[in-house]
Amino acid sequence: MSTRRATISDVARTAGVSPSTASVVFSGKTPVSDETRSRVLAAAAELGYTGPDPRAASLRRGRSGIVGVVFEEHLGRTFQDPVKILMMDGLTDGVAPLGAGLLLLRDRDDTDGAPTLTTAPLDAAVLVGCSGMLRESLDVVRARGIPVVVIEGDAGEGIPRIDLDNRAAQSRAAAHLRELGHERVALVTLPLRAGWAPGWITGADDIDIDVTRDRLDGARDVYPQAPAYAAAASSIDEGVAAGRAVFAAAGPHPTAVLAQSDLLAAGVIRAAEEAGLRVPEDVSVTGFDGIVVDGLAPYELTTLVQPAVEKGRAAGRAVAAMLDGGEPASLLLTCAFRAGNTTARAGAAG
Amino acid sequence: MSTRRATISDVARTAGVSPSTASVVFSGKTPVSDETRSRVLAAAAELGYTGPDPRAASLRRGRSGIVGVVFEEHLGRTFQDPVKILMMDGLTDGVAPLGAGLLLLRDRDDTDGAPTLTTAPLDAAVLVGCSGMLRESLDVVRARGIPVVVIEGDAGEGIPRIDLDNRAAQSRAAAHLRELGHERVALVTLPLRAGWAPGWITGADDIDIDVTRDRLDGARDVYPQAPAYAAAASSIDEGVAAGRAVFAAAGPHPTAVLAQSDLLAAGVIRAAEEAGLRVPEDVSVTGFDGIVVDGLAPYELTTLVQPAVEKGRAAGRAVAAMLDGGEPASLLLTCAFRAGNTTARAGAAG
DNA sequence: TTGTATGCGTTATCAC
DNA sequence: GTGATAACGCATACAA
Repeated sequence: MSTRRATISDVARTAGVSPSTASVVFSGKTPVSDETRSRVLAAAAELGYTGPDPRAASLRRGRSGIVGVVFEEHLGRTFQDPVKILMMDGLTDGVAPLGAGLLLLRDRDDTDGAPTLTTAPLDAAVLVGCSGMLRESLDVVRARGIPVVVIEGDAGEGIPRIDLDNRAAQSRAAAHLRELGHERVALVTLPLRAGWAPGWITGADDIDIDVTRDRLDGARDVYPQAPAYAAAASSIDEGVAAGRAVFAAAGPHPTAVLAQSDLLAAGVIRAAEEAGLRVPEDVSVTGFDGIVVDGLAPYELTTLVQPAVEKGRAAGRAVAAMLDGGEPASLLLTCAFRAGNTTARAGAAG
Repeated sequence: MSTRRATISDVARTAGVSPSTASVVFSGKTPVSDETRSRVLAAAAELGYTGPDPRAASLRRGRSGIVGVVFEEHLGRTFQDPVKILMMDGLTDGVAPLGAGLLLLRDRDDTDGAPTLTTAPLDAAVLVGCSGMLRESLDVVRARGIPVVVIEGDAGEGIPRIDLDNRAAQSRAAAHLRELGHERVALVTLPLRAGWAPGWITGADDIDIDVTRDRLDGARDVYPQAPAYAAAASSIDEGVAAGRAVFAAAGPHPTAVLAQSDLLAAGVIRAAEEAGLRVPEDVSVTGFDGIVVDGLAPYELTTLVQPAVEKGRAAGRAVAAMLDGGEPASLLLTCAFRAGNTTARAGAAG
């Protein structure tokens, strides 16, 4: 009916108070007498006023309560990664103290009208990884004084990062295998770059993806000569494919396989069983991430547990700090080694 | 250094034009002479002005470009559901034409500062499922004139819904089994309610979750007497647990199991193998959803393929229509039966 | 405790 | 093609 939505001024007028008083009733920032409050509330009810318009409030306050999360990939792919999901969980918690929520943003601008880093009313932005395409928008955002944090990526000078000790962690798993006496070890890695077709890594391959490179380096710190097969993605199916390649390779089968993710490790275990090898008696397998792999029971992976949730929380805290005018502080999180039942002494087979 | 961020008025002044002209240069809504444009752009560059402030723009336009997506559960759980992920993908596409992005919102208000349906600057809201807790916020949102759409839930009168023909679809799968000659059939269902502990369903159980009830009804349309075991969640591990219960039950084992999700079906298949039964020779298994189950190869589930992405797209379209002043229109999407290699004629065992 | 005044930064509308 | 004007709806500093 009404030609126009009621505003706080309307409410104030109806209640016979000033707009600022009415405002205060809703924000609670200043004491108000009970009588005034109830008059205002009554007026609000009468007019169908449901509280301050968030758009106007955000202009006035200079805060929208929205933190953008930018992913490199398609959303569907992103959320197929259990680690990213955990990270999002942590991020949700991490920005809650700010009174903020997460706005999903895609890196690629292609979709016509889709909101971007530059057009959305963001208080801050969190980049997950950081591909090249982003750089220009990033400059705009920073120029505007919006805090930016990068999780596992490099967004350039002055942008705080949340990183993982991938190399050291993977190296620890490798050392564990060496202590168990393993010498013939194979590696199963994540993709070397976007669009990677699975296959053995040769010395000549460039590795575009940091995580892959760092974890590979960590394994090579202990086993410099270990052959490495790079999967097309982090999934059980790809792990099976990689495992088949590994166990089908010429010569005696490896006694241990270091996989760069738990999902890949799960696939490698399947492939081992398929090849008639028992885990861990005939072949030890390690993963990376420390997630719960659905359907893997009764195996419990020996793996590196990464603080996935904490990555998100840390990013949230970093953002909060910057919003408070604090200094950007990068953070290196560490993974914890966890022994499961998928590794055993070399030659342990009965 | 500057005490204050440059505004479009500053740019206009520096360029020697009016604010409205400068505005038009950035919005492109009105033709501007090349000379004026470049003067404005130069001024902007000089002042470090990076474009209109989205907060102010959204106040003026009355649109924020943000659509809230409200989940009943914790984010982590939500995104463990492959169907929801696909739906989110579709929703992202669906709202893109609006120039909108998705803001993740949780149903439960508990977290102190977290933004809510009522405090976030939303153009529209999409509810995924709809628990009771939501109702009050919902009234506020609707009172404000913000379009709301519900995906697979009932949010009350006048709120358009996007639904699935769960009962009919499940009934089709059951009919398929009947055609194959199966008589001893067991059902494995989704939880009956939040916090459900797995177990056999007795006649006395109330079923709070619509999907569970509808799919159960569909199965019972064909097999009224089939025993049903309700799992605690939709996962392979829970499917294994359910399958064990089913195959351990007294009497001859069922020759077919209808599971209410693909993940559960995958678990049931594992449990069958564990029990020494071959799929599909000794026991047929059907799923529901039509997702790709990682690690299930070489099995291809006989299942009902639900239009998960389309659910999201449809919701996006509905929102767009309402924003254009159109009428809310509910939609019933249908699932497609897909035969895989996990069902066979009863008694087909060699 | 309440009211007054002002501005947050933009853009729609209309006249020129 | 350009400019003047007027909101958009609110929250804060400050005065009363």
